[in-house]
Amino acid sequence: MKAPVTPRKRSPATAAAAGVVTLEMVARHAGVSPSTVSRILNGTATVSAAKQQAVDDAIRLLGFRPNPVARGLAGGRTLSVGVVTQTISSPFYGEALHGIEDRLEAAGYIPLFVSGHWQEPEERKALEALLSRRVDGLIVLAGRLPNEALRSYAQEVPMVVVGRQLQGPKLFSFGFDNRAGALIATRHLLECGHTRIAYIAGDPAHEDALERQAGYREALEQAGLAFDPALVLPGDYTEAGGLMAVNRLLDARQPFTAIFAANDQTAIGAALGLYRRQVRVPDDVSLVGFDDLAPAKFSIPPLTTVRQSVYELGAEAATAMLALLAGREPEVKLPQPQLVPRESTRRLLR
Amino acid sequence: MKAPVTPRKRSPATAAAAGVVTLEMVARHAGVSPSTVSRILNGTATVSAAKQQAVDDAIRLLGFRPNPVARGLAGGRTLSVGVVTQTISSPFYGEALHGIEDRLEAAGYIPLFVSGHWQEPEERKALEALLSRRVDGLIVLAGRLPNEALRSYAQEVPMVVVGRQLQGPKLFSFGFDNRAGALIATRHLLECGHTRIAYIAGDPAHEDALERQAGYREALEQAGLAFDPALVLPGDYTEAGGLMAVNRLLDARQPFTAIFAANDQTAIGAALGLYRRQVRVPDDVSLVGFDDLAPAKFSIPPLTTVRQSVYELGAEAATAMLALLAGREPEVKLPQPQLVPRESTRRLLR
DNA sequence: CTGAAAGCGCTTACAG
DNA sequence: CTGAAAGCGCTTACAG
Repeated sequence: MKAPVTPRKRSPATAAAAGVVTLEMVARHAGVSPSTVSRILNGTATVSAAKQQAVDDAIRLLGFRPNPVARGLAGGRTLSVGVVTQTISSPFYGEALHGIEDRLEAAGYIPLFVSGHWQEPEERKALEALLSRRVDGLIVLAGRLPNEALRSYAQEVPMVVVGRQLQGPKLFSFGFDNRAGALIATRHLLECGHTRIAYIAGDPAHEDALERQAGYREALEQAGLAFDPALVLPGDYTEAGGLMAVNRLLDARQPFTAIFAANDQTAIGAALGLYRRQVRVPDDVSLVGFDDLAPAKFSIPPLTTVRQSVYELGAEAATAMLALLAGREPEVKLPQPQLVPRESTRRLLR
Repeated sequence: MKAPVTPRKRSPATAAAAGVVTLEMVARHAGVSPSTVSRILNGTATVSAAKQQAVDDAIRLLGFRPNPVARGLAGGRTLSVGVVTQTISSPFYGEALHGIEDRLEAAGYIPLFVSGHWQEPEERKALEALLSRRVDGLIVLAGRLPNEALRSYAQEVPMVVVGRQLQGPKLFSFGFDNRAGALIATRHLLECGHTRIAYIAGDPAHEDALERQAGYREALEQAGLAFDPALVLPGDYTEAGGLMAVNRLLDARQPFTAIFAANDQTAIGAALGLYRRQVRVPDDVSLVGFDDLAPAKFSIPPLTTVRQSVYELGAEAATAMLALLAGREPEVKLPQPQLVPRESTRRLLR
């Protein structure tokens, strides 16, 4: 025979102790069962107007905020989505995260940002950490993890991948039309009369870097110009890379009148390199970037570039995630890349 | 008499169903009770070597990862700390967040970033959202919330505030020595022989903006120079603000040979303004910024500025939070601001 | 040193 | 339409 056990309240961490209002208190106050309150909260059932009212009042009166942690445990949802980014502090990712945050928050979800720093092991750790937090979904921005790895994670949780090509049941991917953007940039230079157009590449580990290069080449060939490997310099999407590439180009004594850089950061580094060697932009050489991030507008001279709304990219990724979560098919409509003519390019006079 | 109830397993969201390993499975596998596993996990009790071993093995074998959501509910901790930032996408905050993330992650905590966008209501919403997520602590980066509001939130949860002066039981605050930094910057200009030094201010809503201005003024006065309000232009910490300030300054026909801008972004905007008006940096005017964020190094010309390790700032904020969480007194040692001489300043020749 | 049991604040099949 | 009850995966007073 069991002795009757006196129930005990734990002192620490108890919601009531911390002055927090629980769903149970709301129920008592409204004279209904907790189940009913829960249903009203989740819109899970239609409830008589009277109870609806009573519960609404109680919620307002007590200032009840449902505890997402408990919801997560009980319902298997956490209303959080994990975001694997590469560096929070780069302007590119910063804007994307901003878009993700805005859109997710509007839907009551909270993003958990974790950086992978372009290291496969770190990305893996990040994903694991996020999964152990029981995120409802995962947004992956580029990165170095093999597609296979992503695909297998996608079996555990809905996933949207930005900047790669992946298909699957609860797996959605999309990205900018990098080829189109590069076409536009290169054509702009061609239309200005340039024919010796150098290209400073992005990090070849990124798909988008390859696509941009393909667009550059395509534009050249469409214009009947031979693709000249001597005019293609390696880069890594950083300013330092752009600077170094320009030095190399100048040292090689290859004639050129324009440079298309794989991203704005590269272009800005290139501009500094040119400045140091006394070559003037745009008088001596025209320069085009890619992305149109904040710094482009205030570089000297202001940089002609291709606008990609990175903010929109993030926002659309979040929207796609929300669709997946709701069991719908995501639809993404990203604005087409656009040329933003500023002062770093000009018509070739010679 | 109650009828015996057959227990039922819910199909969805059940850990076991999702192939997830639970603590209970570990316990069974190791032949001990769940309590013991929990204690081992938390280092809460000393356990016999044999059981310790058995549990360790089981954890490894099954690949057990404790569920933070359940831990949060049961133990009142979530191993997460909320971070209220202003804009994730600014270079300043981006670096700070990076520092926070690195340090927190190393301690097993995850940061939840929410932006306030410099709007008091949004900041309040952000804080509420974070609290309802039961974060273990709160890091607040600047913002517009009144000190009183912060202080009252600090009663619910440990808090560290960056860039303000606040004291309290579980409340710690610290920030850069902005006055010292501004002193250094201004002195550098003075040492170069400049006496007509303009100052483009930061957003006056920020304490640090005021401190920087005070440092500027102090340096002037220490040098026996009169503070001239005509040389102080309003700004807002953005490039656009810097550009506008320079235009105003030039239009006012106030003679000046140097500019100290309240932050790098302002300086970069100012540089563009000068470039547009054909005034050369540093030949005609010397220019100094503040912060030494990434763009400063590649601006044209590379910007002389004051180095503040924003990354360190974030990392130290996280460390302080960790101390608070462990019941220790935080100690913060931020590196002193340092002048980073580059190419935007030079000795006055005239 | 260790286990059984209650509890964290919700959600949701069951059973009216 | 609505309630009682079980369960989510842990932690932690209690009681040896």
